[in-house]
Amino acid sequence: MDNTSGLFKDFAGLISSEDIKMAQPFLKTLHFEKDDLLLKKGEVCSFLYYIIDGIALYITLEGKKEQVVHVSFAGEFCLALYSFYARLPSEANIRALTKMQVIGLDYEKVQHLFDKSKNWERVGRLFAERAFIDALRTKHDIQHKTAHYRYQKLIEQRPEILQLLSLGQIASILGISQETLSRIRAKR
Amino acid sequence: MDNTSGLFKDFAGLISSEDIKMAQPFLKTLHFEKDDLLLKKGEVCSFLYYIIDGIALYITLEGKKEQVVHVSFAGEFCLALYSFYARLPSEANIRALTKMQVIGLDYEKVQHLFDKSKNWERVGRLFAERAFIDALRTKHDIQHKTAHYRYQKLIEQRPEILQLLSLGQIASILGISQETLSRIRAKR
DNA sequence: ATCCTTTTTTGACCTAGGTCAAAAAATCTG
DNA sequence: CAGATTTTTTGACCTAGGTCAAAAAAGGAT
Repeated sequence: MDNTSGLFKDFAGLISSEDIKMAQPFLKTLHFEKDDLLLKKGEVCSFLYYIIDGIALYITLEGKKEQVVHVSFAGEFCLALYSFYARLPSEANIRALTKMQVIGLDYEKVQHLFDKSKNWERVGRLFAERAFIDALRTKHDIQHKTAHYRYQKLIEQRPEILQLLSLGQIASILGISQETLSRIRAKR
Repeated sequence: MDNTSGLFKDFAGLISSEDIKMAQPFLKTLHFEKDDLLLKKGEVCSFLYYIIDGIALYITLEGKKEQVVHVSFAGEFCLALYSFYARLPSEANIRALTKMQVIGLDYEKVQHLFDKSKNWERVGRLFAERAFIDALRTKHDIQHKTAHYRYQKLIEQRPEILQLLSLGQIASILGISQETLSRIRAKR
């Protein structure tokens, strides 16, 4: 499972030039084309990407249907957190929605940075805390708010998503069917 | 919001006797009686409790109805994570379900430990990571599994809860109404 | 035991949102 | 532009689970 809403840009202040220097030799710049898979379902996620440019979708299969669980934008991290930490096969694909440029860092290197640098460890903590808070909020909304409300909230908070994803993809982010979203849209 | 499923006991190996020594002067042992409020809705959560003995409920009000969002047992942390980190008023009460004994540590001291000790920082990271993974899994089940399935899973994974909470409280953990839970129980 | 209070169950009914299939729009391709 | 393909909308119908209210059970007290 994934949810990489904690943004790296927010953590920039915590990282010294020394921390950057320490990480530098590990960083690899990578490119992906639209529809490339950054991670295949069943594989253990052994990298963490920081998105320089482009958009990634975290996609699961529920029955026959693809569900977009999360969208990651430039300035955000992109990884299958559960798989990454538990070292277990990912239940989702991560797929490029657009051409992408990312900085990749693999599992061992991340652990190395955590071991050697208190600041990186802290970034890791803050990232996880934010992701957690975000996941709880989403869970709460799904349980206690209507689909209509969630759609309005998405419009306000992540309007980019409306432009970029298909109806079905947006619906799955809201946790509803495509038809229901179409009906919500129909009425004003 | 809260979800303190990451257990401290799991982190014990990470903490040296020196870390313990560092924390010692900050720790306060506290006692609560059944139904005491450890945190009131509207207050900023400025402590973290580690539960030595007893059980705490994290409770929100949806309309008129109390919803149990999370249950914390002995060996687990207990705090309103969102309020604690964001320094914003909690949307929930935390209430003692039983007589409790806890070790309390307040916000500034926690930050102090994070600042001074890499190991404590790491415990904080792992705690948040686990809580996040857990929250995502719960969210997934609410979205894609039936109430019946979630009930079976609760029986398997947290049977204590069945013994300790009322029907309505269990129902709210499962994200369903009390009547629905009663009906699920009725059939086998 | 008996009365009182709380909790759980049952019944009748309702609704948000799902499913399936077809129509309509939009997009692509030569 | 015509035709083919994909995406979105609409319609008809269904279902899991909600709500409200009353009945039944289970727990206290005295």
